[in-house]
Amino acid sequence: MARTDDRFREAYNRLLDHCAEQKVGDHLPAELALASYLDVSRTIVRSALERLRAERIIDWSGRSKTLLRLPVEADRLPVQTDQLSAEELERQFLDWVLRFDVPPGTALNVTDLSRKFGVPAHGLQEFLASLSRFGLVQRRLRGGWELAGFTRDYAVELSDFRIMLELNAVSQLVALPDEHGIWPRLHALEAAHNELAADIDTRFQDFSLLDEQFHAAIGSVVRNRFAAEFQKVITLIFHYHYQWDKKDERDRNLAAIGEHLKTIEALRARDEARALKSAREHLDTSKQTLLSSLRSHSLA
Amino acid sequence: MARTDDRFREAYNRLLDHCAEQKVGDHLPAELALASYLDVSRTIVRSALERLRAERIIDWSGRSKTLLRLPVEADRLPVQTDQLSAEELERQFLDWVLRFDVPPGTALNVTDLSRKFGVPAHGLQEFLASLSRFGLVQRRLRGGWELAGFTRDYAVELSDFRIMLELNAVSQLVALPDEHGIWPRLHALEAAHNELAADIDTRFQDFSLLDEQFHAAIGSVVRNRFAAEFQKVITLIFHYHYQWDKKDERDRNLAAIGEHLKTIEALRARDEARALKSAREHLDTSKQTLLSSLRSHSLA
DNA sequence: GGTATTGTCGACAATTATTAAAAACAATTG
DNA sequence: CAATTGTTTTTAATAATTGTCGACAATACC
Repeated sequence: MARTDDRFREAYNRLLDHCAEQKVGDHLPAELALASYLDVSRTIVRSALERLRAERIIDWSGRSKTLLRLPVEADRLPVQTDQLSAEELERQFLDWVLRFDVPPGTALNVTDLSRKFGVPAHGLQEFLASLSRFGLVQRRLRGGWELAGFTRDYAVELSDFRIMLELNAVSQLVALPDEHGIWPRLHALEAAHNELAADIDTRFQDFSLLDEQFHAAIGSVVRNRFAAEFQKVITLIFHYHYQWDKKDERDRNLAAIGEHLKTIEALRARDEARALKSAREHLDTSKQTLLSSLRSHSLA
Repeated sequence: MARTDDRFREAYNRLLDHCAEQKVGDHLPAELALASYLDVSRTIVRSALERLRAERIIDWSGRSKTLLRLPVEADRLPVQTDQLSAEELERQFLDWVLRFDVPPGTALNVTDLSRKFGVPAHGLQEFLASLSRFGLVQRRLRGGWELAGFTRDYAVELSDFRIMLELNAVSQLVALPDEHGIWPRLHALEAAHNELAADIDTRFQDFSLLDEQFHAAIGSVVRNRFAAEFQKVITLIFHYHYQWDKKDERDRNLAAIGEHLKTIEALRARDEARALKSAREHLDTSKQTLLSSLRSHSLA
């Protein structure tokens, strides 16, 4: 079979459901009406009717479609639709790359990966092509793909880009009006940071999540599809590396909390210069953490 | 045939060339040696040898490969390799979209486009997938692609992103040492701008190219793959729209030259604040031009 | 016997072919 | 003549095929 007939199967089953609500001898609506009801093309409706006739559930000739018997459970067609969405695939792929420390230059096997992630090879190809815009993967000279990141250069450039994006967000944030939803959100974040700081010895590992929320909040004020697209990838990468580098984790996180709080304070005071300075310091620290995390994984 | 055998054909021809330099009765090197010489796998070498034998150019049995006759021109296999590169495809695609004013929401026909651009449908699919990261195209609900940009929103966000990228570049530029190659480049640009300004009445249409060079020069100081990737697309889009909007073209260009010159002057004076201010003014103008160009094409 | 070379096979990716689905158009019925 | 059905064309998703590569086993030569 060339392409899956899931669409047909689902429509057929729903058509059975419709039949089940009728009485024997009743007539079914016109093809076009059924098509619109099932949200499907007439071609599928006709295939389904054909099948209903073959199963002797209806009598069909010309415009008359008469119900001969009520459908039973056994009439239903099996249908499996546990397909991964594009978003889910992206998360899983990065998860795989980062968690298993796939080294730069590794050849990516489309057939193998499509099995691993349970998506058609086609979809994976497409996904890799889209990732190539981020320089994460690239085509090999004679066909196939290879993992390009995360080299040291990549990490540096990614961090720099992140810094630029986020400082831009900070600048926009301080100019927002009092009614904007960001202010209560920052207030809540401030409280959460203070709570975590008080419990730092036992809960220092919760910081990773808080860090994500903090940066997401700042990024959220920028309504820009390009920035948003990048932020998704950046967030994932930093998130993983943060969790890796276990050295001095408690102290690092405590220091980062302090930097966050300073930034939040400056933001709430609408002090752009101070907010930028504070944010830049934090982002620079973050960049260094990413780099040292790479060194310790000897990927650099 | 499933995939092209261009690789075989080219190798075969080069093998003929090699044979032409030998004498009848000479022996050819081992398969592996030939493979390395032709930069090709042994499989191809063996296919080529097979063909040489079929053409009675060599006698081949086991390890002995004896030249029976010198090859002639007619022995060569025809090979066509006028394939579009990925870069070329990108340029052509954007060219098509922008030049023919393809409206947002248009369904993109992969079969049709692959014919139009002379690339295998596969390659086009991949290209569209990569463009989807820029939000220029998106998948349709039930398969296929559609053109998403250039709506007004898209243009606004693209412009904003461009402004961010370029102001960042300006900040980095003023911090560069005297020995950096950017300074003579700026000097040359300044001269070119002055020349054009003097001749504005006759040469005002040359400004589009100069504008491109100006922004490319500023962008070139940022060594960042992400920024570079975006700049490519941004440059193309702005370039086209600039050429479209014919209203007040001379005056607009003259004004832009003035803005460029002010920016160059500030840059060369290492005055970051002034350079940023001047650059921002110019970029804002540019944004407005793009928007009004959209309006006049009634795509907004 | 050891090394260079060749024969064979499996894996993968690029391309073609096939199929499901949609949409357009023509024919027909009430 | 308007609603409905029959037919054909077009398109995208998937399967199948083929070219290419690399690895390993077998063989020939020293």
